[in-house]
Amino acid sequence: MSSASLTPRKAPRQARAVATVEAIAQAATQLLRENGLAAMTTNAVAARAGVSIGSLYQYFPNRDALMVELIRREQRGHVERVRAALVLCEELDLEATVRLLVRAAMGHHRADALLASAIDHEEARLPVDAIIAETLAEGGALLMHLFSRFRDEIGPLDPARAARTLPALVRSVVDAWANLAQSELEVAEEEAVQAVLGYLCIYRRLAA
Amino acid sequence: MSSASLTPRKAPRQARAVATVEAIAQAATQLLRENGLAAMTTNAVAARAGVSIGSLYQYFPNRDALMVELIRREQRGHVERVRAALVLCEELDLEATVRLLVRAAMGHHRADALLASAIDHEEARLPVDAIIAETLAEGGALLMHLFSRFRDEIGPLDPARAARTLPALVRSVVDAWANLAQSELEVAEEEAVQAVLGYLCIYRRLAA
Amino acid sequence: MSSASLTPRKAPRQARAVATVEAIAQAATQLLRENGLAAMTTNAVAARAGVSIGSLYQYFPNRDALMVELIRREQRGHVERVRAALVLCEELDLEATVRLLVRAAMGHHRADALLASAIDHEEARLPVDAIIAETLAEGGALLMHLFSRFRDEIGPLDPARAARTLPALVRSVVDAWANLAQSELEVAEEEAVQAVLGYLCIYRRLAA
Amino acid sequence: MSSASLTPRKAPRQARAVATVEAIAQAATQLLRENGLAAMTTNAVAARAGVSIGSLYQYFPNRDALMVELIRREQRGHVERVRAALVLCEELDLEATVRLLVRAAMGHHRADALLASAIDHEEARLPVDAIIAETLAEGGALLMHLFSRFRDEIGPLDPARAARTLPALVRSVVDAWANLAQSELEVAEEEAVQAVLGYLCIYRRLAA
DNA sequence: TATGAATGAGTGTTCATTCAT
DNA sequence: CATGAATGAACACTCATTCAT
Repeated sequence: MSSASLTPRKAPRQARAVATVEAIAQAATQLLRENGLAAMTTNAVAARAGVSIGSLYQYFPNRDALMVELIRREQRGHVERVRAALVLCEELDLEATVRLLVRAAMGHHRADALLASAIDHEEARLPVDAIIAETLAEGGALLMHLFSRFRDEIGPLDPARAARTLPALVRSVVDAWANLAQSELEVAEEEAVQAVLGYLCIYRRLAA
Repeated sequence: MSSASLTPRKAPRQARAVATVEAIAQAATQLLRENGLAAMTTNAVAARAGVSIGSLYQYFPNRDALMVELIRREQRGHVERVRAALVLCEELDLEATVRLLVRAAMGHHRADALLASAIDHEEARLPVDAIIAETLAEGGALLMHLFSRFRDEIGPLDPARAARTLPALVRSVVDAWANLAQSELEVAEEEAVQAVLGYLCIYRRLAA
Repeated sequence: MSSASLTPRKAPRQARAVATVEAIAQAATQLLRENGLAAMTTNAVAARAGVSIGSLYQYFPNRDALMVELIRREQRGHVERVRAALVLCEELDLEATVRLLVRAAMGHHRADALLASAIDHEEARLPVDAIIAETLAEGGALLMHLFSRFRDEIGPLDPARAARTLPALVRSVVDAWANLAQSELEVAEEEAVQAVLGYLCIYRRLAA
Repeated sequence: MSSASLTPRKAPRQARAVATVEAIAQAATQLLRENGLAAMTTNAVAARAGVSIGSLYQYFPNRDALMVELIRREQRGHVERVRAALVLCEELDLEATVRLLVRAAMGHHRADALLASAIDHEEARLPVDAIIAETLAEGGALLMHLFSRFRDEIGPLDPARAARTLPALVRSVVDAWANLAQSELEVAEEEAVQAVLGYLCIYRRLAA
């Protein structure tokens, strides 16, 4: 439909340029979080970032290209957060590990419902399959490593499938229980953990 | 923020007025499905519905009010679809029942990723808590009735929790596998069924 | 410019029709008083009057025709108010008479700044010269009668001129001191009386 | 009611920006003068000014803000015109001075009835008390200086009152006689001069 | 006659994008 | 390279007016 490129117009070479791109991405994320898609106008982003609108267009050929960059960063953030969590739980058992991963996801999504659903909608609209595929590949690798530790407890799983299903599962449960009072967050965590453990079929093996 | 009402401006009294409101809602849904939030402009909706823009504003005081009506219809649709499916599977066992419910959800969501995420984002932005609460209550009642049939096979569940968690769970898995080739739809169905059955702890009882 | 007639579409013959026209004029005046020109939409007038928009257009061919009717009523009201006041002050001396007339004008204009300026602006825009000429003629006759009572105290005046100048003079002073606290209304009255008496040259004769 | 700011959105920094703002204000005044409030649409203003509608909104956050700017200019214009006239009549006697001031006001108002009543109506609707107060203060100072020259001829006056009453008085008389044929303009001038001199009580002193 | 659903040109306003400086 | 003034298509929404019922 639109023939305009969605890739950044040029890679920032100088340090100052890197900082500019960083400021733009940060500003866009803030605006998205605070007031949703409608608030992320290119002029507002430039103003919040402290750069001129002209500069923004130096680095991003159009609004969608900026959006794609945000999606890229969000995806990378997901992977890194999981990678970090996995380091922390190398000694833990399966349930504790799952609980820790769920808690990490919750900490990120709670009160960010607007940002999350905004990015979701733009993911559905923009051609970002390649970016998501990359995330899935990296996530799959991480999960494969994790599953190998618990291969005796969980059912027979296809890591490629699980890498796609599990994050969605966690996110949806967290979202569904999102804007709750602090006192009920434990319920959300419990539900998510139960869903994940259930999906992992830990009881099926026991039953066999 | 905005003090404008989000309730319909007036109820259609004459028959042709009912048809007008219906056409508007249909047109809005179509546009959302085809090109996302940005395509659902009030003028485009009126044009697609074959009515004048003035007529749209006779019944909806603003764009958000129309959006709220779409959310209301979507929620009601979810409930009715589940209610219908439950009638069809009164004789089936648990796994078959779950599979049928999942299939119903898939039929609706496949290729509707844009519509779904659009409505999601607007739900996060608009004050529709009351509408969602009503859906949860009705859905909870339906599930409670369903669970009673399988009380010997599933783990101990809080129906109020399950009414919130289960639909989110199905939807997210379906969404995550949404824009796939026909050949892989079976995978999506398999994943969703496994997630639901896992959440329902059917294997835990076997293990006991 | 616009060739549409500004005269009422038809004289109301039945009693019910008279009541309808009356209700419409009342409603329009209320809306003008409350929120100015922008609030006097034909639909709002019909709703406030409790008649359908179709009925409004039965009696007034367009919005300007309604506006002209309001101007006509306002002008007639001015004349009648002066006529009534003159009856009350047949025994009073000049200054007391002027004060009474000023007070009548003030009672009418205070807190009606929006209505007054709205009608003013429409008078400037619409072809209502004939209506205003009629008012001036009637007002001139009244003043001539009044002046004859005080012919020994006031300077040589052309009643035709005075009929145009004096009302404007009173109104402007009242307007200029309009939205004042109750405590300062006396000041406004004093200023208006002084202006009128000054214009009437009562001191010139004394000086002669 | 409306919380939107009525102050200019940003001060023009570059020279061409100053020209843009000036062109917008000029165009708005022209349209008001020619066809009244209804003609002063933002799009018409931009077109007449020869700038894009976007440029108008760079400098004025909304239509009312532009209107406020026009009121500000009108008020400032009144003051400056009086100030200029006062310089010209430093040698003249009281009646000649008044006549000159009245003539200045007439030159401005004649054939501008639409502009004047439009601004009047908007002054009644918009929160411009501060602007008007400033005008009154400056005008009062000018009058005080003028009165001191004629303190022996005029009655005892409160300059603060006179600063409010006198301009209103002149304006209303001029307005009342506004759309007259050239031949009758002398009448209007005569009436206004008589009203002002009368208000100033010049004959009262003679009578004492 | 009275009704009110329907109309659509026209309003105020926004915002992605360009380009002269 | 950076700036920010300028652009104008497109948006949400209004309202005088018509006309089938």
